[in-house]
Amino acid sequence: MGTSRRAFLTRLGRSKGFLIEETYSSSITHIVSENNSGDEVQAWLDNQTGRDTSSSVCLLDIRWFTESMEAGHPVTVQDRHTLQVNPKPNIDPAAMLMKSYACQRRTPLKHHNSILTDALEILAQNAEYNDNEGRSVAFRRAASVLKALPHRVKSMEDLRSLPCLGDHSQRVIKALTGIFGVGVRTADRWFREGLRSPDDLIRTGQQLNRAQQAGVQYYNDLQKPVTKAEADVISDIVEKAVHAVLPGAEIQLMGGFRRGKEVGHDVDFLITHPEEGKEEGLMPKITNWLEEQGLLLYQKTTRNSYLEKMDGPARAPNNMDRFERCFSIFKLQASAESCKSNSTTSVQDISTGSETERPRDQHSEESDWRAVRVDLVVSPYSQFAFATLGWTGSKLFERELRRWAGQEKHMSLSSHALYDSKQNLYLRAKTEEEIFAYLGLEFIPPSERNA
DNA sequence: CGGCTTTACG
DNA sequence: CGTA
DNA sequence: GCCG
Repeated sequence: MGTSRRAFLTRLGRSKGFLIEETYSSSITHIVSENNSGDEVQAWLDNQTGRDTSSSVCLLDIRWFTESMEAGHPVTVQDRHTLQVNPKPNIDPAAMLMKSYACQRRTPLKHHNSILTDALEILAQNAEYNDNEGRSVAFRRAASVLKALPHRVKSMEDLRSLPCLGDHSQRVIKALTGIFGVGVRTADRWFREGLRSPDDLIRTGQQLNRAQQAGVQYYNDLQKPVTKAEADVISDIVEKAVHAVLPGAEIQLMGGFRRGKEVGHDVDFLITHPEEGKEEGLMPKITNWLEEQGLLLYQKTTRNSYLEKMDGPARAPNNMDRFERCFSIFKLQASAESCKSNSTTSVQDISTGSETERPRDQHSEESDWRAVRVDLVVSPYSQFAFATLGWTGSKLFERELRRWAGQEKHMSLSSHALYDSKQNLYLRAKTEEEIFAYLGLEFIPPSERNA
């Protein structure tokens, strides 16, 4: 800043008891600048110190100074006060101790920042894929630093002075997209809202919706594969629940497990009743039962009054309606069969709410349960075949089925119905085989749909 | 060079 | 927009 | 990135 401006601010500061020097020395703790980038100030500092700048000096914006003047004392340094410097910024006692080389520090297997390290390692893999070993190793170093932290990262301060954490833009995006309830758009938006580093992203953790909170809260568990054994345990539970509220109902295990997979990321169930209409309103009864048993950690039930279009694909003959779903997170007890490796910590988190909450659900090492994503779908009997076909997957198989239907057969397939655009009518089916037949396709059993 | 599955809910 |  |  200009000489006179500096002189004025220096006088002001000293009058309030601040110790202000004109030149740099080792006793300096804060450096304030106006209209300079962090890099510029860092470069200047490098010159003053002859390159060695592992010093713990705060590089601050004039805003910190003015706020301190107003307060009459040095205010706590916050994010908005600090100047961003690429490799090695400012304070943070804990992080200040972080050594640059992984071989200089201890790195446990289980740590407190899986959300961030997972994201970074995905980027590392990406870079590796693109034949960029240099970029890849940089990401891995950054992830490793976070693994070595004694606490979860929960604020700007936590990351600012860590080594190896430079350019985070894309990491922020990827870091968030792995969370249940957070898609690319939200991650991207958070990024554009001024997020330059993962710590910023955590600051935004403030406005998580219910799904996102659950996604963060159970992040570790939800990242773990679900085994077939666990799916079978859940099957028994769901069956018990359904039969308790509606005897005669039928339950099918869907998704990857129906295709023969040994692990999955969630468990899907399709529920119906041979007597059309009996299934109406079934979902709330099921979830109520489950909740009474304390088996649900999260749930969002949606009713689907499936209205076929009058024009587009023309309206159907009768009212084939009611299609209920529930996106849930089960609390699965680690019974003898399903507990293989000891369940690990599952509450991970970036500070979800404002600083108000803390442990919330101290689901730590000793936990005897894990969280599992479970989808329940109730289908009217008349749509059961379509729902079965639709919920068996794989995702690509479904897309290909529908692409075939549209392009080769001029039909529209969904998990509710098959519409023939030429004859202008909905085709009824009781079995998957019939649907394949309508489509002019050889029947392919679930175990062969792993496209 | 356009299209790339589907479609409603909250 | 995010869920399947 | 591939197909029509």
